[in-house]
Amino acid sequence: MDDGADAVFRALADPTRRALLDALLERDGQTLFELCTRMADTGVGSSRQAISQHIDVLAGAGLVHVRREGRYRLHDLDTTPLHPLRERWLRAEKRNRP
Amino acid sequence: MDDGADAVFRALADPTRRALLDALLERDGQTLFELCTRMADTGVGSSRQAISQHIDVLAGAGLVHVRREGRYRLHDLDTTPLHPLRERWLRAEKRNRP
DNA sequence: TTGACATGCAAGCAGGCACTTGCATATGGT
DNA sequence: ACCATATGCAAGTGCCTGCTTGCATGTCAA
Repeated sequence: MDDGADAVFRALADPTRRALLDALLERDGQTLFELCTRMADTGVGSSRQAISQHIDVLAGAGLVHVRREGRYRLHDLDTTPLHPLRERWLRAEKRNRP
Repeated sequence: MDDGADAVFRALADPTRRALLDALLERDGQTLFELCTRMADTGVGSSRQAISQHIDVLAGAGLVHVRREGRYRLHDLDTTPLHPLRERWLRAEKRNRP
């Protein structure tokens, strides 16, 4: 009943991780340092390792995909794990309507 | 930027709390014992106090409203805190379209 | 090659969170 | 009044999680 959804919900539970999703929503292919500086700018400051670990959690939930390019690690947002959750907890009256 | 949304996301992070929302989605006005037995039936077994504390978290996030009736405590589901979150993290290309 | 840049890995620490334990309160039926 | 039911409250415990620390690896430019 709670397959990968648990990882997604736990990933969304942290404000730093949500800020990372916000940052990646604006532009894909950002590098780790890029995300670190952006976090520091928006007030959600954390160390590089902390952010790296947060990204690991997001990647484990399938929300972020990581690809390597040279010495850089680029990150892409993937919101497909969120789609099945958008329609959860909608009242039955409102659900089955054309 | 992260007002009450933080409480909502943290509330959704726990599988027992999500199961409680599922239970309340089927029928409003369930009592605490009713929810406890239902949790035990669906395999998400926890003690009464544990479930009570989970409901406190859900109520703190505004997802559940509590009303008293006699010696019973009745619970109602409120999904309105979820509505602003449903449209979050949608790509900009898909967002502003009539 | 050398050095600077960008990232990886792993152990340790502290706070939070889920859960329990034990007892107190209140409502309703008889 | 009595008792069972239904819930409230608070302190204690163990684990999980976010963060740090320190060092290792890999990549590019000169």
